[in-house]
Amino acid sequence: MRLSNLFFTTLRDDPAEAEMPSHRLLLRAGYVRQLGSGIYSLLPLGFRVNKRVEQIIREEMDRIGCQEMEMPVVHPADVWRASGRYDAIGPELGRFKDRNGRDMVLAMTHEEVVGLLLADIVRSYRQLPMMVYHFQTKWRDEPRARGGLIRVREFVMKDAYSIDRDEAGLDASYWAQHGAYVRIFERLGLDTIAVSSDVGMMGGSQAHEFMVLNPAGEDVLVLCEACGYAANRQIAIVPKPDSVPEAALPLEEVATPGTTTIASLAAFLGVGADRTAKAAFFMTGDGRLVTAIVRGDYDVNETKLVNAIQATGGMRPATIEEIKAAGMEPGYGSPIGAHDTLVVVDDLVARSANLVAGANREGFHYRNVNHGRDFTADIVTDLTNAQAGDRCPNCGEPVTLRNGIEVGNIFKLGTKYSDAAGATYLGEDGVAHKIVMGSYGIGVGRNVACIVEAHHDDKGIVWPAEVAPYAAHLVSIGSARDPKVDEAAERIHAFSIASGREILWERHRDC
RNA sequence: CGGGGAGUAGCGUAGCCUGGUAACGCACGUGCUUUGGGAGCACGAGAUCGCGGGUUCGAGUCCCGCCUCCCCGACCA
Repeated sequence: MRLSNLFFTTLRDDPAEAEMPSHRLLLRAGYVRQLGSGIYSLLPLGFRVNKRVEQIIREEMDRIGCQEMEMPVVHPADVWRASGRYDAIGPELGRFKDRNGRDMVLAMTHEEVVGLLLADIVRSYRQLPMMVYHFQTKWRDEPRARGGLIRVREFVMKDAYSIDRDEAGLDASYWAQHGAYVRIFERLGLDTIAVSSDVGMMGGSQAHEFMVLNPAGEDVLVLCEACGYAANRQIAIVPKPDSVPEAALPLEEVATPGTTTIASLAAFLGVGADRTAKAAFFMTGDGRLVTAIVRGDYDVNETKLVNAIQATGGMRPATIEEIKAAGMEPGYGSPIGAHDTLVVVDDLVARSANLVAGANREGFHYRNVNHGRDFTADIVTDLTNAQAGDRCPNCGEPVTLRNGIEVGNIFKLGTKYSDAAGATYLGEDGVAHKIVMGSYGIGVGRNVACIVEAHHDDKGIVWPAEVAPYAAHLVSIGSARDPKVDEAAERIHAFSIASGREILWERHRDC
């Protein structure tokens, strides 16, 4: 390719909207251009890198016997209704009507379609196991796009699906994908950590996320250097301190003006935050007000909360009006005297005596609040976020917290989608069995961005050779004085094309 | 959706407070010169100042409404 013909331009200055190195550099070097929030065009350079990343993924998928195919971007809504996700997923699912008024969906992923294909194609245990994958554009109307290519609304994803007879087969497929992922990220030049993760909207029994450590990462990872324990904080369960046994003291109301935060409350009363109970309020998509109680020195882990209450349609912070309607006072709130709310209490609070909690009256708290006596929980469970220095659940050493970007994930789905599609196979025993599925995703563009994050210096991007858009940058100078320069450059250029690994030729004609 | 910030030429910005029909750097075009390390000089093209409305003789500047984008949070495979 001649540089003079390349469809791109470079920018001398950093675009004002770009903050992360990958965003800045991909814009400045002419790899991508933004069309809207979270929507990008890949210019030829960016597209070439994308294709090389795809090719690496393709080779490793093919290596484990995963078969490439392609599924549609637009699905009839009924397909998603059948699995329950049409209603379970909030506004991030793109919905529209076709010309005949039929509800349609812009696919976020393809479990439903695979399920339907299985119902059509799989008859006998003799066909299993199988794995399929495709590269396809996904639309996810994220609440907020950010970080250039890191979190976008439209993106190409490699999603693979394993199709097995049973759990044992799924386990084998799962670890085959795991191995492929390790090879893929190694070839991409990405240092990844596989962490145990929440199954989220996918449903299922086990999942890992492949994470790249990055300060701008949206996930918090709980890591143990001593034993290698690694989990997403969303699901990490770490031991909490033992509560000191003490006799319950009489409930006592105390004036605490202007103490709407735990820090100010603890300072005002001269007690540690660990002697307080914190209330957080949420409204579920199915209209339930949830009051979550954790000790004051911990934060509510919303993933654990959502899972504990089995919220459908998501969960959002409750409004002040909603909290008051249940008889509670924001800033001074507690379940004491509350009504019409689901109370979920962290296990540490449940076994801690004589805490300070809100009196549901502005400017007042209670001392000596005790679970079971002063309020009751609908659910008691682990509700807190792991904190730096907490003990590793595996070996007891202190854990560290790091931010990470999810570059890939693997899920054991189970039978949810095959059930929804009515997909079964006949076993050796001659009776119908459920098909067991797994799903495995890698965001191509996000990986490109992460490669830049990991491979750049103060002068620009330094691509790992395997993903570089061109094998080399040839600069020919002096052709005005000696035509042999052009001849030699032409020859090298032509050879690069013939060899299948093209170079970028920059011809300085004026010297 | 909550908090913060920003929309002026392709990119980065100034001008806005103290209304008088747009400026600077880079990039771009032409010419000349130069050239063993991302050239210099000269000339030049390029902007309905995010959109709509209002105030005013006059609005990039003041007022109202809206849209878009970025950052933090919420949220998120």
